[in-house]
Amino acid sequence: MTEFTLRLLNIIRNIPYGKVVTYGRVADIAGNPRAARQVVWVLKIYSDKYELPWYRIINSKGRISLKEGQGFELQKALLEEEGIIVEDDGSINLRRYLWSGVF
DNA sequence: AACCTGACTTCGG
DNA sequence: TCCGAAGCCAGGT
Repeated sequence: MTEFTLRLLNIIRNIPYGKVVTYGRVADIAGNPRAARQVVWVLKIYSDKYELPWYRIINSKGRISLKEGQGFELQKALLEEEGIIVEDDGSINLRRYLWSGVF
């Protein structure tokens, strides 16, 4: 895999418990703010293999992107287990839970 | 090399 | 606030 993809993996692995971050932000930290779709690809391919905290990543609107019946419920539950308040429509208060990317 | 895919993002209307 | 279009990435075929 590419250097960039490797950076994405490391960043994803470091998202703190109880925090969320957007796809675009992850890509941004890795060096390319326009590679949000690559983040999605990485999650699809490596979530299981590397036990990535995939559920801590949401879209730029501050909402869960997965659709009902296709992971939405699971992601919502996992986030709530970490103390994050998730509205019924999947929206999350970014001002409160967004991870800046700074360790 | 062309074309497709995916849990995206931004911009306009 | 809700679409639709266009732009973008790397990998797989």
